[in-house]
Amino acid sequence: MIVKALKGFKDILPDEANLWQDVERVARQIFHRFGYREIRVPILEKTGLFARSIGETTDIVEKEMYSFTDRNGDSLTMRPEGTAPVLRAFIEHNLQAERPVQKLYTMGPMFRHERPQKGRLRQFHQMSVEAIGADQPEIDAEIMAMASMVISELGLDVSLEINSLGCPKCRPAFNQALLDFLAENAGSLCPDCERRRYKNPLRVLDCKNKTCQARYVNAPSIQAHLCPECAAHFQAVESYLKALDIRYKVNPFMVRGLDYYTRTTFELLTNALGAQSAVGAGGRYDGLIEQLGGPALPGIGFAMGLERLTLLLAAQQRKSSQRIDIFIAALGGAALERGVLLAHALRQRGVAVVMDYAGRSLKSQMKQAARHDSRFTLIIGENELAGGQAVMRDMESHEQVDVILSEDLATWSTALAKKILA
RNA sequence: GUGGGUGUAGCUCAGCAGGUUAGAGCGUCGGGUUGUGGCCCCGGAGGCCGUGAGUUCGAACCUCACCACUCACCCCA
Repeated sequence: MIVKALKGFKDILPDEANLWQDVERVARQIFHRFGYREIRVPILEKTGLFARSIGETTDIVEKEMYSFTDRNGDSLTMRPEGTAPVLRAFIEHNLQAERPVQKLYTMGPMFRHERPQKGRLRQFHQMSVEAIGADQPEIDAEIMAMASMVISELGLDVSLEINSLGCPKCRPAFNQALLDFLAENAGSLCPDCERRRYKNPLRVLDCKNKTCQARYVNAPSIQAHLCPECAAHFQAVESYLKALDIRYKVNPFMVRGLDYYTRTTFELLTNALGAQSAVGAGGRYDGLIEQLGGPALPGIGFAMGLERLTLLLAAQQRKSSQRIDIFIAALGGAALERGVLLAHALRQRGVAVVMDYAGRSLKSQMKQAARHDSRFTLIIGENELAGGQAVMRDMESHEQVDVILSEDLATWSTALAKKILA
């Protein structure tokens, strides 16, 4: 083996890919129910897009981006998250002119140069959802309802935590209060918090260190500093969540890693993923579109991690396989040739057909049929073929019936396809 | 970027205090059934024992370095 996959980059093998398809299918259906439409955007963007949206001093921008200089000198970056490219596309194509509220989703790979661990990779995949143009609390509740619907229809159980980060009107006062509090407690904080104090004060509230946690019990609460508008908004979101019977917990210590969030933020959490707890997260970003040079429109969105979702499904032994309809087991040259024609005609009519061309024993072919989880096996033997017949075996009931191999291939295959696909 | 753990067959792992031809289960291929899968029985293929150096009469096993994977910190989906 000369070349192996890069660190943090993983192959998704067929068995696992089936599980991914299940997740994607369920998600797409639900997004559709809420009126979200797919948008597909590039993986590569100008570096400035992410620097401006995510925040210059975030870990992502400072040290985790896959950035490089293009041949013409532009600094390009493989997207570390999905919101910025979607908003860029929204602005670039004036999508606000098309309808008052744009509900979009996209899915695909994201890239962050981190040290890999359970549920964390350098190339990972997200389903990312954005609702642009609405600032009503109803849309906040709706988007959380949608996220939890995906989770519950996947048969998973995670908890929803919410918070409000305020707006440019009320956050500065809270920030100041927090800074003052941290200054008073300087010296008794853990080294990490000491560092966060300057870089991202909000983050200290999320510290896992026990002594810090004990100390922060008395820290100023963002909830207490919300301006009347933000407080009202948050209250409305809460009451809708209750009305929709969506269980949640307010976590005043919850902060998000990206700078652009305002007001409502939320996380879908589990404790079944090792150190990783979030399977999905998001929030409101009311100033972001304008900040990126677009119209002054509010927005809210969230992302779910495909690896984390499939990890949770796999943890509960969830399996998914792709079964075929018919395996054609041919015995002998003439049967093989006939089988090729039958298989093609059936496939043209929507039937999933597999056969083996190597002239293996019937036993071996039966095993292959079982491995493909085939519903039927059509056994074409030399004796039957001479009499214009074959044997159709139902792999579950073990019932076998003779079938006539009509010379009229089209009529024959149409009839059989109709029966199989019924 | 910082720590811990682990590297033996395609997969999961044994390998007793260093001793000759390195094992099991699963999978795979073939046979038992001139033409019938998931159970059973028999057999075959498949290993630079992560890489390199060292200690030793002798190393999968001990030492060191490197590499890879993995878990955790940090951060996040």
